[in-house]
Amino acid sequence: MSISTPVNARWHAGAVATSTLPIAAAPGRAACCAPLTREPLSAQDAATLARTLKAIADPARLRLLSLVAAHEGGEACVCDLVEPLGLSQPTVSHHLKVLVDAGLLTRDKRGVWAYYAVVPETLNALSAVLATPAGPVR
Amino acid sequence: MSISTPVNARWHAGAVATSTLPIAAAPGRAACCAPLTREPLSAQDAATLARTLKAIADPARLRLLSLVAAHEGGEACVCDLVEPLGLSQPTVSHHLKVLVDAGLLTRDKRGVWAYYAVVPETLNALSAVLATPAGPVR
DNA sequence: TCCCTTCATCGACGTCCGTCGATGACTGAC
DNA sequence: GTCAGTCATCGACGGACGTCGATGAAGGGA
Repeated sequence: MSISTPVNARWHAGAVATSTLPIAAAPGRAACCAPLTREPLSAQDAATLARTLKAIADPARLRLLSLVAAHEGGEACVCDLVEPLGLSQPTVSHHLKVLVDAGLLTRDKRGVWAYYAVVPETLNALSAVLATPAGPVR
Repeated sequence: MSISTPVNARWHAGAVATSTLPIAAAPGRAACCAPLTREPLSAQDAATLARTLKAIADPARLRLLSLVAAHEGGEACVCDLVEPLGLSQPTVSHHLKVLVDAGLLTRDKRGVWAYYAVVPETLNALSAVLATPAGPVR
């Protein structure tokens, strides 16, 4: 282990997501709705939002997101993440899959390695839903 | 049931939280840390953040938050929430307790009724943590 | 061609979580 | 004092979730 080749072995190219696009489980938007403190959420919107929030409501996945984002080039492969997380490789792969399915990460397979990168749009959409528009009711 | 007196029986006063203050489980800050896409999260910060996020990562609790926020005066009692949610009263009470413990709601007991109101600071703190600061890596 | 490395999937296990009905504490009106 | 109403707590049940070791698919170098 600890062969951190991919960290240095990164080649020229820009990280263009090949296969998995930000689909966010429900085909379409990721965060779904209005500021949440503005008007009552429909049952369906609440379910959609909750599914995305559940994806980041986990210590391991939060650390994965921040590790990937802070990694050089804004992307990282599984082998870069297993050690700092302190979890087994299958578990890390599992969490990464959850994040990709939620549209929070993209997966780019290059050769033997799978590179993951954050999708800022999804995070920003979540952020926008949670923000309270100035004074909600006074 | 469906005696919606408290909706109309609301008296003058401003909603001053009496007992439960925004403590957010861990005494101190609610959201805990830097923008999350800025630098790797420590294991402890991740656990703290995840605990707060788990509180809102549930359809019922998301709807509770939006129902309370959108309710007249920015506050609502349990009896106002049971029917629109379609869950039993004990379940609603349970969810409200989770939200209060996470610092997302305040509880104000007035007479027989318990009034809940959102804590915008906690939501905004969460929003700030999730937001990606312009270009994360370039 | 063979072997090593990376990574995803599978099956299993234990724990946490959402939900309910029943019950009890508490308040206010008659 | 009694009764009606609001709400929190309790105990129980079923399903979802995080974690692991084992296994297999796929790429690249010698």
